[in-house]
Amino acid sequence: MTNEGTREDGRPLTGAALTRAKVLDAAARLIGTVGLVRATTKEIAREAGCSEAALYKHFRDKEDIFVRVLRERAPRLAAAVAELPDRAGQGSVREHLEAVVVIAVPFYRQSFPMAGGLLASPELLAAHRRKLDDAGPHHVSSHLADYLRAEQRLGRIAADVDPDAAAMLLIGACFHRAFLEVFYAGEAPAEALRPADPDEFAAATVRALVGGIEAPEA
Amino acid sequence: MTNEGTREDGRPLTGAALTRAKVLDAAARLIGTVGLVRATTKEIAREAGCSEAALYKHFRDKEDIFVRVLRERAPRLAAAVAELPDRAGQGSVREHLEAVVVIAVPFYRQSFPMAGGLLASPELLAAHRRKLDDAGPHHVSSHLADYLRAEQRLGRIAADVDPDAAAMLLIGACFHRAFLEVFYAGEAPAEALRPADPDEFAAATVRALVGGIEAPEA
DNA sequence: TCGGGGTGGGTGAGTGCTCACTTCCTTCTT
DNA sequence: AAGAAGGAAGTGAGCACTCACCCACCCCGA
Repeated sequence: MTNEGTREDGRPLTGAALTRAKVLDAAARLIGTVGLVRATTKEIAREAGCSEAALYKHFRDKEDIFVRVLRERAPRLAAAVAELPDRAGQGSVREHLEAVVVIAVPFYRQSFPMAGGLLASPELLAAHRRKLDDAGPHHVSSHLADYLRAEQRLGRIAADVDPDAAAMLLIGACFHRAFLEVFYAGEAPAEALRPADPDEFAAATVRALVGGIEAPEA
Repeated sequence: MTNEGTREDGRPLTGAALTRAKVLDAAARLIGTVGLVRATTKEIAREAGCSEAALYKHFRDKEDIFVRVLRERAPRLAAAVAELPDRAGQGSVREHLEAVVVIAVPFYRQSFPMAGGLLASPELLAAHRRKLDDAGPHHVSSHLADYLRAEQRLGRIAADVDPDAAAMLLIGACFHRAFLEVFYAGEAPAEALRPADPDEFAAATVRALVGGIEAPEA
């Protein structure tokens, strides 16, 4: 996740780019540990090893820092799901859905502390929403629904299912699972996160979605 | 939701009990409109028609106010779901599940702004978690899983489904739906909340869960 | 080869503001 | 009369953000 000090190609960052990266890493780290409300400009500067004033050489304001963290440090869930429709017909449906779960849960887990801050403040929320353009949170389930529709055309899933509803079930489960993981932050009662293993959770969730719960006709 | 000015039995509140109720109603209203971060002591007092100082005659601190709001003003989702296992075998499974969706979505919608504030601050979260005892958020899906297990014993749902996973799918969908409603706060693109009608959403979601998505064997 | 001005990245020390909460006094109610 | 309920006017702390200034480095004419 952190790429402090090195570029994608491995060359070390220098000067401005380096401190910019340090600030983003520091902010991301603080949000994950002490939370958004304690991620103050003073703390970010301390963690990044620079002065508060330096933050403002690289970012317009504090909100700008958080927006960049979200955009440049978050796993690209929406992009990953958007690619799925092209893969319809290849591999197995279960496989693809499990892959979605495995990516989605950590993504939401990381996003919750920041999104939480937005939910507590409608004006911040509205400002952020405008900048999101076509990356809004509903695109995850709607891209997944597109994928399900594609598989449906290929006859690999039942013709009478509602792709939107099915997508909502799966994404919702990931979303809620991530919430529980954040909420119980390592102090979860054993029964709260079942199964505990991420891969098993993915498998069990997809199995339940695929199979449905209806009793077989007698 | 608001019970400003009257008791459950209809007798008017007076004196201390009245202002106490006014404060709770004011806080709940503000959280829903301007959000948690703008729900300051000053604003709560203004909205309640009293002074800031008066707040502290009735509540230990600001957090105490929010805890009371959560406890005394929120729909009792956990309680409603906990009663479900006793109804196993009566009515139809679909009916019960749709009822859960219809209660759960508004409950989560109302809780998000407050929960959001908690997610942004691990220490507040930990404090709140301790006070929750046996009302933690995972109890909703685990009670629902208990209900599904009961129906399973009665043969009204398939024997091979994982009740925990199925419960997580349904509750997760409600949770995510509520999040989207809060996130888009009336400015949702049409495709974000589909179907728009709550009852149709409940029906579609339950149908998808019950039926599964597997293609019938050729 | 040198000097010097421009520039980008950096800082220490504030600024004004808002917040939760308190003090102290007055006014009701019984 | 006395205690509970309420209010005006603070208080100190913490916040995002700014200001005036510094210094290392680079380019460039002489």
